[in-house]
Amino acid sequence: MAHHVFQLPCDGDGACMRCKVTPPTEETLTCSTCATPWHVACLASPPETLASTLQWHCPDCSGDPLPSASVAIDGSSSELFAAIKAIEADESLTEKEKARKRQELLSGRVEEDGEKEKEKGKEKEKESSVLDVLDGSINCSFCMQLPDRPVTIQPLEQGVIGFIFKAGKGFSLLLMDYATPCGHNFCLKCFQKWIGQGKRTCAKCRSTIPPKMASQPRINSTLVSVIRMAKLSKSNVAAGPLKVYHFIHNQDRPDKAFTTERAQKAGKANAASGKIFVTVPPDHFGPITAENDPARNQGVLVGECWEDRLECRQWGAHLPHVAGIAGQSNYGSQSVALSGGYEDDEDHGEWFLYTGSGGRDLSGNKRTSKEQSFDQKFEKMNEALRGIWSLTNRSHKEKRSSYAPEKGVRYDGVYRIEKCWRKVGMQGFKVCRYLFVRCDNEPAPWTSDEHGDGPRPLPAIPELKKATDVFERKESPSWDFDEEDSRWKWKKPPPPSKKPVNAADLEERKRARKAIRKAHNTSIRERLLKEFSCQICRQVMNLPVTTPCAHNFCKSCFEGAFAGKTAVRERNKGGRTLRSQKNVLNCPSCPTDISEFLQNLQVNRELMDVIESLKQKSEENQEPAEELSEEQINGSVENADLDSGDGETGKKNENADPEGDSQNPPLDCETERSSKRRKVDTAQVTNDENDSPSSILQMQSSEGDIE
DNA sequence: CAGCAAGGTGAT
DNA sequence: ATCACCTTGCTG
Repeated sequence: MAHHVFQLPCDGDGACMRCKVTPPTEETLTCSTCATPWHVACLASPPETLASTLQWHCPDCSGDPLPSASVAIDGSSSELFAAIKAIEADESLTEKEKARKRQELLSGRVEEDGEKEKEKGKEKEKESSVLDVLDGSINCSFCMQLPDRPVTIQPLEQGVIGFIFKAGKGFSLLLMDYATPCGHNFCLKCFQKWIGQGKRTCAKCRSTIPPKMASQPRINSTLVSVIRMAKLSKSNVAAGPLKVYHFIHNQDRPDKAFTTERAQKAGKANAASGKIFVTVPPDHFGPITAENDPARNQGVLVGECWEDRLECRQWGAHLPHVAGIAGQSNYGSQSVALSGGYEDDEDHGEWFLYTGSGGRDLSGNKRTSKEQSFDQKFEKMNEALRGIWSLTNRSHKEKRSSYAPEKGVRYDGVYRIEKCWRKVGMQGFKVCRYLFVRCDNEPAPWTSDEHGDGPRPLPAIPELKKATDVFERKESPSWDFDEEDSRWKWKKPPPPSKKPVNAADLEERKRARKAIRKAHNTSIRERLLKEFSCQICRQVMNLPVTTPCAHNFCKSCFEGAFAGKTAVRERNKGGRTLRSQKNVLNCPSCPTDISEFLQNLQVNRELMDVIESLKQKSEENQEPAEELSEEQINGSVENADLDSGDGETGKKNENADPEGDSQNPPLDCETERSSKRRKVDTAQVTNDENDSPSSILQMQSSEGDIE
């Protein structure tokens, strides 16, 4: 702890901020959380094993000292440096090859030598041109890497300036400072570090950082998606299709949504909630899969957004439309919502500290009280959360967090509760506390990673020292990482539902399940290009524009979608308000209001470059189309038919066996099939990757986990 | 069936 | 930004 103060990373120029020298690449380690480079020689406790360099977390991210488990001293850090020196000394290697080997070593991907690898190296050089397009132009100004959880110092929108000028002259001078278009990018961590040192100017160009950005940086989802796309295209392995999360607009809301008279007058707050579109029971644990989604046949995907809690409810991600915790005290909790309502909360994205409910006097139908007036106890929902089924879907609408969506509610994936305890909260009363750690097979909406979570060490929680009533999971978790498959899955069946899906739903499900058997014999190249398809015309984007909510369209399609609409509506005729209102123009794919973005439409240069470079590559390099074999196609269809008997597509039945009575085989069969499929399947079938538990698992009896 | 609950709205 | 005034669904 004491030496924490003296631990510093390398600065923007690559110089160690502690010893001031600029270490060669091989003497630096890059944090796998914040992507900041650190000078190994200046680390108080460098990783000791090759394996631990794979998932190395810097002192800032891991909480220093490192968890004891990873600090087994066996002298292999010297082994690591010996290996690096050997690479340096190898005269048969070019500088580029050396760099690659060093990187492989540090990232843990050590490959065999030989011709094969040389070939690979050549390929990689070609592919890297795609990422090179991005390199430099959007790198973090501190660590010089592609930014992790990118934040961008953005120029003020013109509309905003206008508004404030109107509001008062006093602001105009202030605005001149902030209005400098800077646009430089940083990793969230790097940026926070900079701010933490009291800096308020851009590290690169010295523009003033707007105070709002300094205190509350928001992740730039546009960049997140550009980087992830570039990585996917670079890896040249279809790591699954780019997900298109199609927002179901309100016109699709069933009549039931606005039933009462007042609801029609005054809006949703007073409406009955609409139809639930998914066929999961209210006490369903775990992700919602394609088979529970007859309407869209894709399940609830990580990153999916809804306008509000009522709509989120309709997709089954979080059923209570006000409460933050869904669950039953004697059973467990299915989901939580983050919204910044409790000031003790702490959000770190992949893990967060959650506060229980209660402790407030809400009598008299108050909804505004944030005052705590008594202690929270492990009862009701707090007890539910403490329950044995510490697996939780996280929907997210947090005001204070950098990880929150710009607007609306977002599904962020599966989290596991690792510990809970009580402590005295900021308001002086006891609160229940929960440590949630992400464990989803899909990358979080804020990372540009191609892959989901791996198992990670628990973060250090200083407040645990003062905690009381600490509870930890005693048995092995039901939802856990399978090393063989490299993915999360149910190791033990989830709890059975008490409320089964009714028969009508089953019928509906069958009707809705029209086979989506499409020919899968598109070339990698074509599939990659499909990653970059416009969400309106479904063709490869021409002049791509990326909305602030990270959806992509051709410029012309996008403009076409708003043809004839203006940003200002004259007056609300039938409504009660007489104010002239701003016309809300929603993104075609989600509820975000993009009217300001529309007024200053910019082509996404980075994305366009990536597309161009891909197109060029595919022309140059007439690679033969890699096709699915008949066997593979037939195999999956056959299995589907066997499983459900209704001509199901393969994907929905990876681990499903809804009508069957076999107990375990679905899980075991699933892995081979899906991993094979993942390599060859791509964009056309957009709703892949439903690796989650199926209904059969819920129907199985589950003893053992219940206390 | 009472009593919560991390909501939503237009008005100030 | 904050407020008052509502709503609904769910748990116990």
